[in-house]
Amino acid sequence: METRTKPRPDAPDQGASRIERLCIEQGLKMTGQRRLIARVLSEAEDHPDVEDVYRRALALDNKVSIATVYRTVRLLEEKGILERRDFGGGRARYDPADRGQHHHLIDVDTGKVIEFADEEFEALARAMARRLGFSLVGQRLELFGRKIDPDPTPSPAPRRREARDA
Amino acid sequence: METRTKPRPDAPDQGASRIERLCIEQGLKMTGQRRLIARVLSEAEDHPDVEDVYRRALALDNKVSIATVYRTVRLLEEKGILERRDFGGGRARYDPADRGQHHHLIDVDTGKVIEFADEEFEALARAMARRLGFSLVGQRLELFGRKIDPDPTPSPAPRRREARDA
DNA sequence: CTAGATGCAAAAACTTTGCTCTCTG
DNA sequence: CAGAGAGCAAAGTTTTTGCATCTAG
Repeated sequence: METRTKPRPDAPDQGASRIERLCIEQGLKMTGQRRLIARVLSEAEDHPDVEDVYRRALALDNKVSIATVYRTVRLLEEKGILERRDFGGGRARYDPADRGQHHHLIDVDTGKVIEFADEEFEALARAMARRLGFSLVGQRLELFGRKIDPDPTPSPAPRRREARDA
Repeated sequence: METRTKPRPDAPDQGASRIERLCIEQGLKMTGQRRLIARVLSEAEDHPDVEDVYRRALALDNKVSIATVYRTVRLLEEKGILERRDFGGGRARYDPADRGQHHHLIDVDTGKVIEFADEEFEALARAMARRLGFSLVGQRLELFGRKIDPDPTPSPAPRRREARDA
């Protein structure tokens, strides 16, 4: 198992962003707003919710409405460019699908999310599905853990509503 | 791996339901409404959302408000009696925790949810967490699959919002 | 040019809460 | 009997939508 190498951020705003290229491949009409949202998503190294995407987009260029962000992430999800996640907290989070198959370990004390991949798990998942009579078309694995602590510090009070991203 | 043996439904409405007993163990004040909700949850073999619980409770006894259902499932979740799940669809689903550790395979064509357990996976999950420097305190595994079909029938149109429980 | 995109504000969907009255322990 | 719980309706959040107006291809 190796922790994932994150895709290096795109070269500073020249040319199409990583996600924009995927949109074009899918034959999507590229408006200014879509390009903007694509760029925000390409540069994100966390798992932003719609609000996050909206705020970051506005920070780059004040020309997008929240409704468009909702419509766009939904479209990108349908095209397989984004994956919707739910780490609790009531909002959907989004994760670019081109980062490759990976899973999440959520630190229950801090809410931090760590991504990782594991070939042994991939194989096991396929095997489990097959044993139930299915072929695997997708999967979702989240581990919740507590740091094995070399330096025991009083842990902060637990949140009521699960993880908040790093 | 064995598909889980579901807990047999409680003997027809005599005495405390399975979930009610857990509530009592936790020292919860047992009102008529809580008993009713506990019974609905004890008898459920699927993963009802709040609406489902509410409707089923009303069907048994017309004496509960939706607000109480929300408050109760939240309470039971905090007490560790229920687990909140999200299979997509925008609503939280609930799963009695006393069924033991298990996972879900969602049939992407029908939305049916199959539960299963797998010891090999449990071990692997612990190992993955340890390798990242964490001790495992919880986990969530969902597989999405398509039936390996001995009789190819045109599949129904896919839903927009993921799984609907069986 | 025209199908599809956007903005805005209204509405829908889901969940929580304030307050008063009720009931369990 | 006191403190916790229930009901109801109002308010909060998050997400979707109708419609008039733009715009990429």
